[in-house]
Order: sequence, then C-alpha cells, then structure tokens
Amino acid sequence: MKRADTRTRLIDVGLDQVSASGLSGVTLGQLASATGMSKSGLFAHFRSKEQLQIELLDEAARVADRVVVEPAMQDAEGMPRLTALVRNWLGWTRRAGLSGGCPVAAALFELDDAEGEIRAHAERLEAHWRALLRQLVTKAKQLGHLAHGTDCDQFVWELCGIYLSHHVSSRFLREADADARAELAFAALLERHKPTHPRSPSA
Amino acid sequence: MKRADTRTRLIDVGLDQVSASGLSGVTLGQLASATGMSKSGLFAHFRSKEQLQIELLDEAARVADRVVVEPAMQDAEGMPRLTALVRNWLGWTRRAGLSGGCPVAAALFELDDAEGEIRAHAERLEAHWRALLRQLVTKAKQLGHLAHGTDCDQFVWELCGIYLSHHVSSRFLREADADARAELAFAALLERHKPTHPRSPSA
DNA sequence: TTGAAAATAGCACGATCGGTCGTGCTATTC
DNA sequence: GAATAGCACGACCGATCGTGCTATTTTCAA
Repeated sequence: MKRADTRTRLIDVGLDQVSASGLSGVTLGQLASATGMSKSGLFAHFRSKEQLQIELLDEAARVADRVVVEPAMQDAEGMPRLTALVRNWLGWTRRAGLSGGCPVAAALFELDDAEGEIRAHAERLEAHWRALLRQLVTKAKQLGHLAHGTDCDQFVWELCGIYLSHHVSSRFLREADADARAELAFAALLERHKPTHPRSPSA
Repeated sequence: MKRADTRTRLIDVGLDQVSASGLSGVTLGQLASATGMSKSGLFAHFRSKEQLQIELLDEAARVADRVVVEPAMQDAEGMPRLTALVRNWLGWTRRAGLSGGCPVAAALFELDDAEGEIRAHAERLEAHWRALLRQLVTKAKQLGHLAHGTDCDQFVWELCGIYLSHHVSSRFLREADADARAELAFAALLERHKPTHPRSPSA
C-alpha cells in the first residue's frame, strides 16, 4: 500500500478517535490496533505523537471546511450565507461521519491550561475559524442584513456560545431538543441585530 | 494525622489538579507526589481511581456552592439574586483559589462520549446545577422581573452558552474582554425577556 | 506505658504509555 | 538478475498507569 494511502487511513481513523475521545484519547497503541497496524509502523509516519495530534487537528479543520463552509458558500452573500453556515456548523460531525463530537471544541477545554505546540496550533485554528465567522457577519452587516450598530465581535462571541451550549446539550446531556434550542437562540440573536430600516431584499 | 484531615488535604490538592488539567489529568502518582504521600497510602483513602474522581467532582460542586450560590442567596429573590449568581458564576474558580478552569465544564466535554459511573455522576451534577438556575429564573419570572412569556428552559440553555463562551474566551483564548462580553450577552438576554407591563398606560 | 487499631509506606504486578532499533518483505530501478 | 529504496514488522526501552498485599509507623485509649 502506498505511503500516502496509509497516512490517509491513519488520519481518518485517528480523527474519529479524536472526535470520540478527545486529543488525549488518541494513543499510538490504540490507533495502531484500530487500524491493524503495528505501533512502530504507524509511528514511522509521524515524527512524534505531537505531530500526529497536530495533523489530526488540521484534518478536523479540513473536514469542517468541506462539510460546513463550502456548502454554505453556495448561498448568496450576507444573511443567507451566514444562516446556512450556522446551520451546517451545528452538529457537523455527524454529517461528516464522525462518531463523536467536535474535536476542536473538545480541545478548547482540554488544552486551556496547557502550553506548547499543540495548544498554539489549536489556537490558530480557532482564531482562523472565528475570523471566518467575523467576516461573514461583517459582510451581512455591510449588506444591510444586520443593524448598523452591530458589534461583530460580540455577535461572533455569542454565536460561539450557542455552538458550545448546543454541543453540551446534544452530546453530553443528550437532549433531543438541542437543535431547536440552538435555532431559537440564533433567531433571537438575529432579531436583536435586525436592521432598523431594512433595505428591500433586492437591494 | 487523622484520616479525615488527610482526605481533605488530598481532595483539596486534587481539585486544583482537576481544575488545571481536567479529570484525566489527575493521576494517583501525581497527586501522591503533589501531596508528599506514597501512592499506596493515598490509594487507601479511595477504593479506586473512579471513586477519587467522583469525590473530586463532588468537591467542585461543594466549593461552587460556597463561592457562587451561597453569597447570591443573600440578595433578594428574583432578579437581584439571579444577576448576583451569574456574576459569581463567571470565573468562579479564580475566586475559589483554583489555578485552572471550571472542572465541571471541562468534564462536560471530556466525558461526552464516555460511559460509566463518572459520567453518570457528572450528569447528575450538571442536571442539579441547571435545575438551580431554572429555579432562580422561574422565581424571577413569577415576581414579574422577567416577561410572562419567558421560556425558562431556553433562558437557562442560553445562559449556559454564555458561561461556556466565557470559559473559552477567558481560559483558552485568554481574551482580556471576556468578562465584558459575557456581561453584554447577559444584559441582552435580560433585555429580551424584559417584562412588559400590561396594565401600564405606555404601549 | 503499653497494646490494639488506624494510617501510611514499601514493594511488586501487569498493562500501557511514547519511542527506538534492527530486520524482512516488496516493488522499483539499473 | 542484482541492487536499492520504501514500508511495515516484532522486540524492546524506561516510565507511568491503577491496584493489590504486606510491613511499618503513628495515634489514642486503657
């Protein structure tokens, strides 16, 4: 089997493990037995466990981009695109075929007091993600889909709160109405930032 | 030394470790060396590591009760008590002298796909906490401090989102304005559920 | 002061951790 | 057909994991 193929397989299975058990839940031994490879054969593909973890986080970001961002980009700029992205965002791991929750969200709590390369990497990913959110929100504001006075950073901050609450609600508490609650919260967030004198939708 | 005293010391130090590194960050070996005890001597106090983890979660809840809930109970029922509790809640671990973040919040993400006794215990704690929040919100509604139409469960759900976002913002992203953002979000949540005074002449 | 009881330490266990090493297979290249 | 390079293997490293069993120390009542 080609090196690249094996790597892809390792990353795929590893990503599923991260999703289900968090970063620290992925050990070389478990990933090896899950993929039917020897620990040493597996290890040869990554310089270190840290490197493996970083690549797993990258893969999570890549998959999220494919499942969450790209489809939303089909919608028109401004509000349509923003709402589409939020809808794709909530519970995206299931749609991505992962058996657990969002690896990045878990990492945010797992690494909060840590230091080092992995934390820095997760920080970059999260910053990049929030920058994307901010950009979509800003665009919606520019197009008059959100109020002029909208504080975009605050908007994103609260949106992340909805996502996190949804994560806990659906994954930990396993509440059936998690989606509905998130929808409600998001709708209220939009309502609060509704433009005061909305231009016509065909502006 | 008395058994109870030693246990208290072990739990205290352990709680700090949970706060800083999560549940899985507390190992018997590290807790032993942090307390200057032997691993086996320590182990004798708890039937198992699972038991230790459960007691650590309980202690977290107990400390939170002392630092967050009890002071808020000094305020008048309804809105004063609710706002006091929220203010005490945000960033309570620092005020409790812990060196890390909220152990329960971390556990929510750490155990989301786990099974077993520890998860069940964390679930009970979280349910109990949300029941308390719900009770305060309901009381505020009854007293007319919140709108009649207020969906108390939804209110609590979004409030938890604010707390989680604040956790990530302050602990992981280390943003200086985390407190201000949380205040803003909470103020907006209150504004949205502001009571309408049906008998008042203003409309 | 002494002796029982309680608290702690010592030691060892099997398992697993991240990681290294030498070796063999297989496919390509000369 | 021989030489080479890529890939995965099993064995093994020291360290640490959780958890027993036994010996030693400490504490407190008689």
